Amino acid sequence: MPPDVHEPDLHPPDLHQDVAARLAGRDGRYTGSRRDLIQALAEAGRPLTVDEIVERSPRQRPSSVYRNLAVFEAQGVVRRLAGVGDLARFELTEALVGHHHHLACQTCGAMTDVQLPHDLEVRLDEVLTQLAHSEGFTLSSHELDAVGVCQACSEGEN
Amino acid sequence: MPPDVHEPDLHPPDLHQDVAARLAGRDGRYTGSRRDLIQALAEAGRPLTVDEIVERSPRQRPSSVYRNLAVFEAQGVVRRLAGVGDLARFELTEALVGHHHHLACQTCGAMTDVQLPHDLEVRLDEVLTQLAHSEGFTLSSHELDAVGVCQACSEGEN
DNA sequence: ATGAGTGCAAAGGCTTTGCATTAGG
DNA sequence: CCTAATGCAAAGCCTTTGCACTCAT
Repeated sequence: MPPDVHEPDLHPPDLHQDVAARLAGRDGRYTGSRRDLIQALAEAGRPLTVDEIVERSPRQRPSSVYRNLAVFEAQGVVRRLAGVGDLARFELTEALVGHHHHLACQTCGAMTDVQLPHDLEVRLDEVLTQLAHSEGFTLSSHELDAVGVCQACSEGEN
Repeated sequence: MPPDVHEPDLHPPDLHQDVAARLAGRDGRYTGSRRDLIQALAEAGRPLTVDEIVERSPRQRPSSVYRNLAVFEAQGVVRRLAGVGDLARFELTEALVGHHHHLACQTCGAMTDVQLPHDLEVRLDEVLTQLAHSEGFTLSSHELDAVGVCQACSEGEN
């Protein structure tokens, strides 16, 4: 049986325990604000901008959100991605929510998480590993985003 | 010889003619500065930041580079991508240089263009089209970046 | 000559940082 | 109690924009 890495548990209780544990290592406090932040990212199930996080976790100001995101990023809990638009988006790392990709709307910037069939994922990794090797790179991961127009935008003709 | 879709001509002369033609349509002038900009992107063979463009095309200031990039983007000559780091990177569109992906160094931010085997590309499109459809999206393209550590960074242990 | 293109400087917008205050453990 | 965490406001930085000048056609 192959050492399949995917599908970690992400049920809220376990998630918060996991995050708290990663923070505890280096004198980090899992405050209510930070818990709200993680909860927001977990519930969204897609990358969020700082503004979207603030909406969902109103007790912390943007500056604190940025600081907390930086802390989480350093602990491998949160990942920052550049996204299709111009604002930074953040999501829980694959260590917490598993490997996945994104479907992004080129019109409104909305994103959704999606999963690829396992065999395609494997093939991709094989090919990319080889390609990277031939360029002198050591592959560590890959990012695949499907870009298109979401239903709302194609209907509303925004 | 297989009807391989990729590999459009991008030999400097043809490239500039192509770009000039696209600009000419809507009263755009292919000035020396603009030519330098396109030349820089073509020679790099990878996405460049605005600073990198200015280094390679010193006769235009950043503000002009941004303006020209915006013009080229509107004409489908240049594409802006969010990149792995935090600064915007720009590259010639696939209409000019063909479909390709990137290999990015997570340490220094360097990027290189890479090509996937045709069959994998086809399979990817099939799967993504279907996935997008099931989410109400109309797929228009996909972006795949391999992330790793380049030779220089793994040796220098930056 | 006539309007596009460019430089310069100021404005914008997201993100980061300094400092004093609050609060978690 | 003691240090981390937070709010607020100021600073930073990349990017955009206004305006006058220059240049291509």
